[in-house]
Amino acid sequence: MARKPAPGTHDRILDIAERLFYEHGVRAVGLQQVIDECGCGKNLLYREFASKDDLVVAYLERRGRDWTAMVDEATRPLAGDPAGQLVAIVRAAAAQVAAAGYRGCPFHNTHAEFPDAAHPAHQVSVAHRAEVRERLHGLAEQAGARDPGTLADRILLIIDGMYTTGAVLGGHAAATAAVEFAEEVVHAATRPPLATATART
Amino acid sequence: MARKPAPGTHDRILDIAERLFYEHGVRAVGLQQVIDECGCGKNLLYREFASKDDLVVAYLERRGRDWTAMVDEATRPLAGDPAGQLVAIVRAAAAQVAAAGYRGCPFHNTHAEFPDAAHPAHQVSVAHRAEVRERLHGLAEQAGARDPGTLADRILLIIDGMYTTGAVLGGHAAATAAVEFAEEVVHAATRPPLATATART
DNA sequence: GTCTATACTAGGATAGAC
DNA sequence: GTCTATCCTAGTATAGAC
Repeated sequence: MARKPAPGTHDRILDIAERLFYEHGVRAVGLQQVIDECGCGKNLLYREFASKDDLVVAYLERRGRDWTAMVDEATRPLAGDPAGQLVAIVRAAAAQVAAAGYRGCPFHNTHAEFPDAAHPAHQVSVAHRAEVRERLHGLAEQAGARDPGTLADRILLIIDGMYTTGAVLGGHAAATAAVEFAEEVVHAATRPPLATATART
Repeated sequence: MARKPAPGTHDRILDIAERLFYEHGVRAVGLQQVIDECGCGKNLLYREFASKDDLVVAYLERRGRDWTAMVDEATRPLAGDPAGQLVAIVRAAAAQVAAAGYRGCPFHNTHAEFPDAAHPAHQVSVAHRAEVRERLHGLAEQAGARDPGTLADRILLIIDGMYTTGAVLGGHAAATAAVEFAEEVVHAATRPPLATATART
């Protein structure tokens, strides 16, 4: 929009906002706090982000891009193995949960803070979750699951459950339990029913 | 605590606060809004609840009692069938998720709104989840699961995932998927390994 | 011109006094 | 119940440094 006066300003504000929003919750953080930590003037923040809502949306969108990049990286070595990719996604998510300072899924946290469906942050959260489900569904189809929709739903259930349980009761146990669970579920859903071996590969 | 000035006052305030907190989020609701909808005076509210935090804690504690009562009712007809009770708990939770106006687990929502571990509402949320896990663990043991801890973790994962997915993407589909999932998981974890049938009743 | 910093408005919050 | 005190919020406008 505006010609960049200082190149790193936008990102620096976003870095600080992301950390504060994630750590303390969006509503708990005032823009003054962002400005104080950033050391920039109020004027500059409002030039880069027209309102707090804009800043929150930018925070979530960047988190969404990070998620996509993480999944791309986790699944790239497993091209041609969609079942393995499903497990790899859960494993990548589990690594987030087990990391220090984990505080839950930013999309779900923000969704909880803005229940009003008309709020832009709410809409970004919903869109992200739909995108995740879409991706899982595609992989489940490629993996030849008997019921791709059910497999995708179950993986999503495991991921969401892990994010939640990890946030509240601590990350490490929930993460390892979820990965093992996902391995079994993917295996059960993609191997041939029992006797009638409809072999793939 | 205080001698009841009017017997229904405490509950009436709590009823309204519960509805507003759950519908709009705790931070989004001001005490003035509670007072307006209640029709009571401000001093009355402050006599019943010394602070907003107290009111939030009371809201969560009542939700916790409601949850326990719901689980008691769902499991009572299945005395002596702990495996069935585990599924019944998921089924009861699924009924909540599928109900109109569902907006996620109040404990998880509040946990997301108050990340500070020192906040009383945060602590109530954590305690409730620990209690749920404890209960599931006890049932998994009674059911003779090969690994009760894993079974309890998985059921908790399914419930938490259902609560989350149901809140964001809509309740009905997530609820039915979760119940089927739980049935299979409980069955797989409690039936004899394969050939060595260590029969229980 | 670009930035920081401050003053200001208008409103809503908790809390308490009366 | 009303009224007040104190504080914090988003957002805008202005003052002044470099």
